[in-house]
Amino acid sequence: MSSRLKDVAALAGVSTRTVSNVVSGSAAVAEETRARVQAALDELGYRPNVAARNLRAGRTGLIGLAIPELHSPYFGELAGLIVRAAQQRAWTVVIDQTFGDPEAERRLLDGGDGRLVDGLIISPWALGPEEVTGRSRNVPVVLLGERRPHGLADRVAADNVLAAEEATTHLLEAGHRRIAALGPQPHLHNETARQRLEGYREAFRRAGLTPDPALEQPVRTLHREDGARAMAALLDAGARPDAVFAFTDELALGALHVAHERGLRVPDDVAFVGFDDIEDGRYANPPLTTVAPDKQQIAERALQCLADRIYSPASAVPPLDVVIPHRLVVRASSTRTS
Amino acid sequence: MSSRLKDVAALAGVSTRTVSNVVSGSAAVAEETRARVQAALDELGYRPNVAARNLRAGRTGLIGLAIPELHSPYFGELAGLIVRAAQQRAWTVVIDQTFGDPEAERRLLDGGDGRLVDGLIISPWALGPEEVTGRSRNVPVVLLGERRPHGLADRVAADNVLAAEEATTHLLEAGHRRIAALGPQPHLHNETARQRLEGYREAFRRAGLTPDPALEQPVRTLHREDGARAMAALLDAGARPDAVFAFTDELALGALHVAHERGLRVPDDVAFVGFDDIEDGRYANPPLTTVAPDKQQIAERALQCLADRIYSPASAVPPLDVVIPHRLVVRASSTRTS
DNA sequence: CTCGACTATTGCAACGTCGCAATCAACGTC
DNA sequence: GACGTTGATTGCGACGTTGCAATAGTCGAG
Repeated sequence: MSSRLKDVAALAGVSTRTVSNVVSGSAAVAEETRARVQAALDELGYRPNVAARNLRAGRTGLIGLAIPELHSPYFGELAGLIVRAAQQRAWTVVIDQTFGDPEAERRLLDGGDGRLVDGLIISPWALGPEEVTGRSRNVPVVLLGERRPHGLADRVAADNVLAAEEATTHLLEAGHRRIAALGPQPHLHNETARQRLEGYREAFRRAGLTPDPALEQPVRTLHREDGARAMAALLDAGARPDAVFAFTDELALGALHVAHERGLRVPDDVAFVGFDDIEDGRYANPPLTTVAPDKQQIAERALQCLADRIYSPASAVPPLDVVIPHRLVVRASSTRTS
Repeated sequence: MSSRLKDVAALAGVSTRTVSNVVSGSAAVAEETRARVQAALDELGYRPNVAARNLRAGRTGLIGLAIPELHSPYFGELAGLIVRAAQQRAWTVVIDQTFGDPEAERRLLDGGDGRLVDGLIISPWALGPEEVTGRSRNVPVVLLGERRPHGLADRVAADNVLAAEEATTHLLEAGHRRIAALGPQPHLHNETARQRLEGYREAFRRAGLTPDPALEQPVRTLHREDGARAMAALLDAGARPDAVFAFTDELALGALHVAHERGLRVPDDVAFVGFDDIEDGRYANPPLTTVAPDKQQIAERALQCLADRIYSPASAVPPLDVVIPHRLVVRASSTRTS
């Protein structure tokens, strides 16, 4: 079915070792021999057997990407960038979805399938920092979006507190005072949501104001559906927000949808700011103001960390804490038209 | 660093073969021995080496998923479903993005990395059917969205012609006559777009009408951006559509955006129908009418095909042509509010 | 008490590749 | 013409696992 070095060697009348040399180009091979071997390679359509190579080399050339879910736009976009960046480093990406299941996250951090991957990029949701970093691991790990600089693994994330503060300040400066914070997840160990809430409160504090706790609206998931639910709950409770800072664009879009349904004008009755800068937000009606973390850089820096850990000898280098730049992209959902 | 069967065997005082038996559960092992071995396994935190297993078994447990891009919602959602369905079959998915590059598609079909994957699911864009099927391959291949029942590989797709016809008929029945067809890609071998155009024309034919060729608006890519561009081009050219059938939801959302910008009321001035039923469409303002292929079934059937090819002995079974059901989901973008 | 049948365990070999060290041939130099 | 040097090629072994066949040990039936 498929040809091995042995078959090519037999056809070319040389040893397997010589064929291997031709394939890898590692040792000197006479021009005449090389040509003969190459012809045999082509004729048999030889492809090196990855499993055998991996066994020999102790590396697989695969890296794992563990994210909560692929279908949400933010993770979809991020995964796309990571796969592309990995390709440039001759790595192949295997994707795992954890769906925020703590068991799944644990399993992957513990080494999962046993040296299937040379490294792991994981965006933890359900596991608290202590548990994430407490696990001993066989492969280098890079954490996406985890909070505190801790002792055991590289971390790549935006400054969520600062970014959330900027987003909220933007709304405060536009004169909004009853700004809803849509997205806390007190039931999960979701550090990201916690930080964004912190930034929201910090913005009020700096402005010498105090946010109304009734305007903090928790959500179960980060999907549009829950954004819509949360917005409806806010309005039904008579909270009367004049602006909404949603912790993700998806939540914002769900909430925006409800605002439309209820006949509220955006941004005149309610202004909206989201977080993530997903493609949909750009084409929403009106386009969504959002905090844009540099996803391209997240992908590149995460892979850089992994490469350093995999290829450099001792792990003498202490874990890195890479802060990714972000910027506030102001669009029509938060700037009064009149 | 990492323990092997040999280490466990030494610790438990048995042969490597017995440890292997305990791990795989394939042969009978005395209870007392099993317990001792299990203790050793736990103590050393043994993980089987995948590369060695693969080499021995001739299988990798990996399947490849080759799609144009991960960041577009349709492929993101589909990839998520495929990854999840694969997980249930104990397969791991490696993802490749082709970005519609014919070279990349050729490389993958040719066997790519050499037996890295046990099977390949590919959604071809740039390659015409003849080239896709003409390539001899080492691994089973399932094509997503390719057109004609052909000789060489399984195929899983919706009936695009019929679906497009239904979508168009829906608009015709609502009284629209100047229905734009937004999405032909004459410059690519994109069979999908071709079929949807065919369905569009067929609907008119059945209604005894003739569509205005000026309302067929080609696009370069299938992203929102090009949907917006195409809509602007239509309006600027004075084509005056009273409805738009966009070949994908992304195109529809881009076009919808432009309609809003130009002050057109949706659906009263222009109605919209898309294709794919991506999550965004559900929360667009107004929500987008769309053709919903059963993505869950696409994922499952594709994996089923692959499983059959991989596990069944001879490939005596002729290539399957699996048609996936779809339904028209009518939302506010195509139903007059007054 | 012996023999056969069965269970538990083991050693050997091989999957395909590549690092290492050894071999072999060719050529120039003294 | 013998010798050292360089370059080309090769055989051996090991990476960690598991199928196969063989061995050692156990028990019940006749």
